[in-house]
Amino acid sequence: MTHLDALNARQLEAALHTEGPLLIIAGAGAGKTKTITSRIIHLIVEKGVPPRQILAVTFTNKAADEMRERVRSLVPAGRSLPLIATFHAFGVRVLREFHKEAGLPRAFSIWDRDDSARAIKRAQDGLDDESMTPRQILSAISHAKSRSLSPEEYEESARSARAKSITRIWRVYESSLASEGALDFDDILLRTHSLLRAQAAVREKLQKRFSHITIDEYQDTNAVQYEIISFLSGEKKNVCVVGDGDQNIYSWRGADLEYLLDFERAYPGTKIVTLEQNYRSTRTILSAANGIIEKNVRRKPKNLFTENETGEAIEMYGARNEMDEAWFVATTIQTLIGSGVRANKIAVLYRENFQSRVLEEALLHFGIPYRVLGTKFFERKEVKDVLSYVRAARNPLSRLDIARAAGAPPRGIGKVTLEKMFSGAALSGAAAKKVAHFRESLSKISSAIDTFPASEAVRAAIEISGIERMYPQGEASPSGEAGERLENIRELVNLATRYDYEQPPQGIEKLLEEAALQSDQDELPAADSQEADAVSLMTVHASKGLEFDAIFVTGLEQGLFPSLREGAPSSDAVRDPEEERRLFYVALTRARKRLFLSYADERMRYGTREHTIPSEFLSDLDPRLVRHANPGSDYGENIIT
DNA sequence: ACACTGTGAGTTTTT
DNA sequence: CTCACAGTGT
Repeated sequence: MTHLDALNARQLEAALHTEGPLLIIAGAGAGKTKTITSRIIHLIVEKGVPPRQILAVTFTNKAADEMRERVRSLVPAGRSLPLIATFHAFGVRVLREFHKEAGLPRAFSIWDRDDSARAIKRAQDGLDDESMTPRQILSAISHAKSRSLSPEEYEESARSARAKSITRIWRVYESSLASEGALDFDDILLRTHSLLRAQAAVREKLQKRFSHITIDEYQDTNAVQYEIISFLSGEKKNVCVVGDGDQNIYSWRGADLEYLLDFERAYPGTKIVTLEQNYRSTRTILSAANGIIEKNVRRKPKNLFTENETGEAIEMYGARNEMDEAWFVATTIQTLIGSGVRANKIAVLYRENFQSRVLEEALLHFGIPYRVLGTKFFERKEVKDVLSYVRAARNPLSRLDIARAAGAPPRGIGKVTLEKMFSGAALSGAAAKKVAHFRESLSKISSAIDTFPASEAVRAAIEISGIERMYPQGEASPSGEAGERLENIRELVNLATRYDYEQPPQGIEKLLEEAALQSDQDELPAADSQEADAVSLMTVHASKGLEFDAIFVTGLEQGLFPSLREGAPSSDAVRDPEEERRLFYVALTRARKRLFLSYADERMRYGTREHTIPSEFLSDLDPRLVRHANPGSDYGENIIT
């Protein structure tokens, strides 16, 4: 029973409840992941549940990776492993397996936000409406889809002129998806949902396959996901959900807290376990966090406590500008490292990605190793270019990929020729020749995919496409932008080797799936020992579920954090005014021992200096917990103008 | 067909 | 400031 030894009474109670619905309300740092992994191990080891019958669903890849790692280390050698995946990855697997029943092509493509935005723009082209950006339209559509609305239902429910034109574009967008054999992120869930609803045979098969289901971060569940779970759980209702209402920070993505609050109603006989002891943070940090979240009205009161020591005061630094702030962060980190704190136990958090830039400059200046999470490897142009060849070869319906591939590198196939190509119109002699050559390239790549291991196939795509010609190397060694792009292309081959063990087409399938669904790069590049011990920079959203000894929360200014985005009349999503506060709460509760908060009086934005006002959150902190870093002494010297 | 060049526009947060 | 894009010139 070693896997249960380390649990407290409540955690144990949760881990031992193995049959019937279970709701675990787990405060920040209360050992949520530990509890559910122990429970999974318990199911396997003590209850004799075959690992393959266990499904654990998470919302982010990071969470899935972490849970998989923990489970792997505890499952007795030789046993298979449970299926641990994000909702989207799970959906893709189901849809690939049952593509026929789902009415999808074997090798359907997945469009990321960028692909979708392009398609929206194309859809918008013929229509008059220029008042909305593709992004705005896309987010309206996405929000509607996450509520499981059809275009008709959406138009009916919104009834505005704006909704009307969105619907019109939406219909065109849907027909592009269909004709290109593609799904967007929302479709992955929607199609899984409708497959389960419409096909009893598939539904029953999956219910049988997965006897026990666990959902992590349940507070982030949206309508479609909720229904997928209830289809999967069937009669047995062996569903274990874990969540914390105070950490719901994805309502803009359609996540609805109601599903957490209503779980016991939806699943009668639910056992509820509340985990309130925090093992992560010092008393000081936890008091501050509790004080912040208590200001929210719409929440279930929770009494999160800790037996940890009081620890150090929270340090606050009011900077003159964003460079001064970055300097403060860098010098403080240097001091921390000097006093023995490992760099990889330190994280710098911010509300918006653009803030990382100055921070990077300062860290670089001090020679502090760092890594930025959220640099999306698979969204880089050169990587997408290579993959567009692979995807076009796999899915010949994909105009988007074909168009992209045709232009990288330029080969004399432009807009007009592409149109003719797609419509089957006659081509002039010269154009016909170019097109024939291009088609031949794709079919060579296609057969490489079918015969060689994944990395060989990718290498073939790179060679046949001649994509490297776009980034000519100077006399000097790989440096500058072209060199970096070539390195990324090489890195892609490297990544593909991880799937070389698969039978030929499947390795590529998996690579494409990863490319479509894996957004952060966090685990991708082989972390050599140097890189491994680095300070992490990331958005607060990206930090959810992680913990560090020392946390810096930067840019605490009105309009930035909390973000200003007043219930924009043009937006469909109803904004929850308490969400920013929850986000701040998430930021604070990442810290184990030290917490540093900072703001700048002036910040560069849109290329101009702007005066700012300290965040309202700061005045909500109990002053007894805070110590102000003296602007006159250590850091005041470092102001750059 | 495409490279170049000014213009204008825009930044949440993630699968 | 930076980036995508429309429009111009080759």
